[in-house]
Order: sequence, then structure tokens, then C-alpha cells
Amino acid sequence: MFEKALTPSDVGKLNRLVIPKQQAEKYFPLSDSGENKGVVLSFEDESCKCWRFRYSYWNSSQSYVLTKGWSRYVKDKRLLAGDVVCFLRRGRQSHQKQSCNKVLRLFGVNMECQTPPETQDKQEEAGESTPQYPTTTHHMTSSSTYHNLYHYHHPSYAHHHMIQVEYPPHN
Amino acid sequence: MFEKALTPSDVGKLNRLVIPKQQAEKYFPLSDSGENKGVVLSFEDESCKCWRFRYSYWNSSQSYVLTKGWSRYVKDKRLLAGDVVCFLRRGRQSHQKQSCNKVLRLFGVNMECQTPPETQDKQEEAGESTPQYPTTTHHMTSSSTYHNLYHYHHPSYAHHHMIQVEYPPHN
DNA sequence: CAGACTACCTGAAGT
DNA sequence: AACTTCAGGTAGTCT
Repeated sequence: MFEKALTPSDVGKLNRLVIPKQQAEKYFPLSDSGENKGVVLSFEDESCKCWRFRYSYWNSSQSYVLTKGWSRYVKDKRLLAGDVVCFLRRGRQSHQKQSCNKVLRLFGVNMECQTPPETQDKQEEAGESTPQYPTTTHHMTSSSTYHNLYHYHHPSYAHHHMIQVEYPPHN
Repeated sequence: MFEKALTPSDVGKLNRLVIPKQQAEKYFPLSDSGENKGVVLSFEDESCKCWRFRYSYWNSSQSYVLTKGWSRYVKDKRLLAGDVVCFLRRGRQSHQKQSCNKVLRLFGVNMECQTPPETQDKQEEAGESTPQYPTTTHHMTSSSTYHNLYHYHHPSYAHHHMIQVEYPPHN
């Protein structure tokens, strides 16, 4: 889907992550109805720990942000500016199509990968039918559409963490 | 009414003007009802350009401030610390009483003035019935009570600008 | 009460 | 040049 290199603000005292508008509107659309106050997105990290982040739109700055809960995640994962957060689409129904041909071991997590992450964004933009981002070997247990979110300290993979977000949210 | 010599903070990155409490409560009272979030005051400068500043009370610092919009005015007018902002009451009904006996030409604006600005504050404080501040010769076109606000680089008049504020606000 | 959170705001930069 | 975006802020409330 997309990725973002974390800014100092994203990991600092502002306790929020700005999601670039274009990506936010494409992948995490908020309906105009009752979602003016945002929604809670449920994530799950590599250890199956649940993380819930509030996702909303700030009219004043015309920005989409993850707010409540984000700072706890930054602290727990020791995220630093320069780390990159990658959001990846992964629907249950398209899970099979995403089977990869390489396995990368990161932080004790086996990850399958079809192509190197550096080249994935352009390829992904070129066509949804051939997902290339790394994906965990964890099995999805819900029928919802899922996304993967992970981050790394650019350009190495030293600080990769895997997290999965359910979208659209269902609670 | 009153004047304030601008501090570095008033023209700096804080993007706000602190209005001395005594003056604020006397001339720009905020009702306790729906005005906890402040009001927008509409000003008009010597070229009839409209300036809208948010005026509110900051509980944390127990201060009355002009916030939103103020920084644009500072930048546009190139205000500097040391410049003095003068707030003058000028009601439509009291306009005639304010007829002055001197005309000062400042930045292309004819200003009438009864006494030198340096001595006006004390005199004004002594009695509302003999307003002495300079006032433009522009005609008021609203039935609302108006105030004048202008600033100058103390102690000369090199940076005078005239601006008029409607108070109480009606929109 | 300190830190988290909400909802604002702005300047700089890009388009 | 006007407009949009967003990184870095603020005040005030909540927990």
C-alpha cells in the first residue's frame, strides 16, 4: 500500500502519526457520516499483541492522524525518527495470492517476501494483483480485510516490527 | 482606551498579542456564557482591509489574548517589538463628540487629533467625555460600536497604522 | 499532578 | 501566485 518514514514529530511529544493525505484517503477512507470524530483501528503486532489507535481527520491542518494509543506503541517498540512505517493491504480473500517465495527472519518472525522492499512501492503501485511486500506467516483468524503495518529504520531492516490492522474496522 | 507597547513575544513566534487584563476586562469583556472559546473581532485597517482576530481568555496564563489572525497582521504591517498598539473606543453615537482640532497625515490617512498621543492615555483615563485619540476621517458605515486600534514604533510615529474594531462583535 | 489526548493553528515547502 | 499539504506547534481537558 504505502509507507512513511517517521518524522521526529511522529515519534516525539505530539503523540500522533500523520498519515499522508493521498494514502489515507485511498486506503483508510473515513465516511462523512458519524466518523467525523474518527474511528478506532485495531492492530496486531508480531506477538499477536493488540494495539488500538484512534484514526481521525484534523480539520484545522487538513491531516489524517493516528492519535490515541500511538505514543504507547512508539514507546513500546522504541521507534525512532527515520524508521519507516509500511502499511500493506492484506485481505483474507487475497491472502493466497500473496504467498511469497522468500522468507526473511526479522525479530524472531518468519516473513515471506517476493521482492526486496526497496522496489516494492513502485511495483505495488503498478498493479494490485501482484503484492510484493513482506508478510508474516501468521494465519489470519478473522474474516475482515486486513492490512499489515510495520516499520524499519531506513535503510536497514534493523528495526522492523510487524503489525496488522483490520480495515474497515468492525467495532 | 488603552495602548500596549509590543513585546518581542507579541510580534514573535507565539502568534498572539496579550491584552493587559485590566484593559481587556474593561473594554473587551467576555461574557461567561458561550464565549469560553472566545470571539472573533473584526478590524479594518486604513485601506479598509478587514482583519479578523480571535480574542479569548487563556485560563492557563490568566491572560486575554488575540490569537488567530494576529500573526498575519504582524507580518503584513511589519510590526516590531517597541511598536505600540493603541486601542481606542469609538462608538457611532459618540463619534461627533470625538471631533478633533488637529489633522495628522499618516501613511496617506488624514487623522484628527486633539492632543499629542503621548499624553492621551492619562487624559482618556480621566474621563470618557473628552476623547482625545486620533481618529480617521473615514466615515463609519455601521451602527455598531467601534474602536480604533493602531500602532506606532515608539516614540516616533514612523509606523502608525490605523485599524478599526467593531465591539461587541455581531458575527 | 504529569502525561496523554483533542482540537485547534501556522509557516514552509511543494505544486 | 494561489492553493494544498504537513511538520511542528499551542491551549485546555481528561485520566
